[in-house]
Amino acid sequence: MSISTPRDDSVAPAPQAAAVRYLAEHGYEQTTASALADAIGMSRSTFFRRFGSKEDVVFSDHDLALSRLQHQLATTDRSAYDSIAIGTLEVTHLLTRDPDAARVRSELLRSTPSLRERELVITHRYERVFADYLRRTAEPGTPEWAPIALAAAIVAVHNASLRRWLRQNDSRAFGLLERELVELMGRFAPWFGGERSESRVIVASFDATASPDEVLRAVAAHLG
Amino acid sequence: MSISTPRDDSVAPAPQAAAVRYLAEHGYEQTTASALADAIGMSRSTFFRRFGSKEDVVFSDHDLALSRLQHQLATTDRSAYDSIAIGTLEVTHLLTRDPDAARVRSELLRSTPSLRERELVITHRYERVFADYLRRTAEPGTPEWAPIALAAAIVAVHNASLRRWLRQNDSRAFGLLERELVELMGRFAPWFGGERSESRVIVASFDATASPDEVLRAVAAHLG
DNA sequence: GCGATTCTGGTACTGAGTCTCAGCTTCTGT
DNA sequence: ACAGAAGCTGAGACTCAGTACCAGAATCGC
Repeated sequence: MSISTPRDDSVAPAPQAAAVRYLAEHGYEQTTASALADAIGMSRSTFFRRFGSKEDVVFSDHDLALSRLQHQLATTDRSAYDSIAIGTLEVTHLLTRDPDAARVRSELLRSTPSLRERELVITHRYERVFADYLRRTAEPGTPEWAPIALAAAIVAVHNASLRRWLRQNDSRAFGLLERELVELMGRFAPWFGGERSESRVIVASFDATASPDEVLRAVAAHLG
Repeated sequence: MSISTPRDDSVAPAPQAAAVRYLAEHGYEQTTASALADAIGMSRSTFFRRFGSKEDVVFSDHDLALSRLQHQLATTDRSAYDSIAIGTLEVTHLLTRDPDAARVRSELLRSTPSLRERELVITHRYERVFADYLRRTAEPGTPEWAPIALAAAIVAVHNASLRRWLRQNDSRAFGLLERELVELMGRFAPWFGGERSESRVIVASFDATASPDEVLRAVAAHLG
């Protein structure tokens, strides 16, 4: 420790990111809280005060993402379709803003079962936020289970997309995610807006001499 | 301790159930592992050997339910609709076999946030089992995200149903659950079997003098 | 410059979970 | 019936996460 800390030339790295990196390199279970605190330049006491626990330091990003999402859904006046898509993509963006850090964290999760379990708990908060939003904005007559089911499905698809992105760093993954979400929500139309082509109506007129076969063929052609 | 344990007149209660009961009465956080082990008549060492942890003792039922479900889905030759419905209902049945115990455990969960978080982890195993099954049995051409989304939705609906049953001990809840599941899966038809009435076809024949209004009314009547 | 507040580091403590050892029961072969 | 093997149990020591408390340093407001 230098006296009076003259000036850090290197910008102090976010201690959270440094912690994740250290854990990924040395192994989560193998690293004691003291060692981790030392590694990122603070005392054990301060570490727990700041991050709460060894697990939480890995997921502190989600706090921000979640509150952004919550705020965005509370104040938007767009359709449920757009709000969900935009909110989801913004969260994804935030979590992959630094691709390098995202990859390190993913590696850490991959090698640590207990952290993957913790991740489930975290992502479930998103599920609740979505379910609340969907319940609020659902059409009258929407059954009680629909927002719950759709919210769970949205989060699951989102997670699958994130994992896909981590496997193959393909920026098209986000466009794909958006299409998947739209198609998913379409399955639950018309409860949350969106047109569901539940009943297509074909009105065909034939003269009275048309044979049943002719009618059938004409209708079949329309159905593709 | 009596010498040579002459004979238990009362059938020894399942230590797991006794543990849950004790925890519910005395508070989860307030109960140390030693006290709990004492309460159910074993040493601290044996307690950890048998149950693994204080948390797991609460959820040990799920191990059985999960393996039953897995086996059932692996060997069934029914439609996905029926298999999912039957499997889900069997799990529900197993978990509510002893309504009294189910209620005690629910009360324990209600008053213990950390256990609710643990529950999320447990139920996620069901999600994986369902997703695997759905992926295996999906029609060719089903998008990758569909089994994931549907599995998440199924588990979410199932959980909501279980909570509903706990709130108001209404045995009709199970019939309701079954209808909800069928309707949910119908939303994902035709990927996992089941007919989706995506296009209803109405063929109406009118004589050539019919006015457009007459045609419209007749068709509208059919659409209800 | 100076109290008040906040932040930090150090130490002691509780309690979960692991490990090892010694004794006891149960099973097995003879 | 007996000896030995294998498994189960209880006891104690140990590691480590997380909490509580206290004393000193830094920072803020004036």
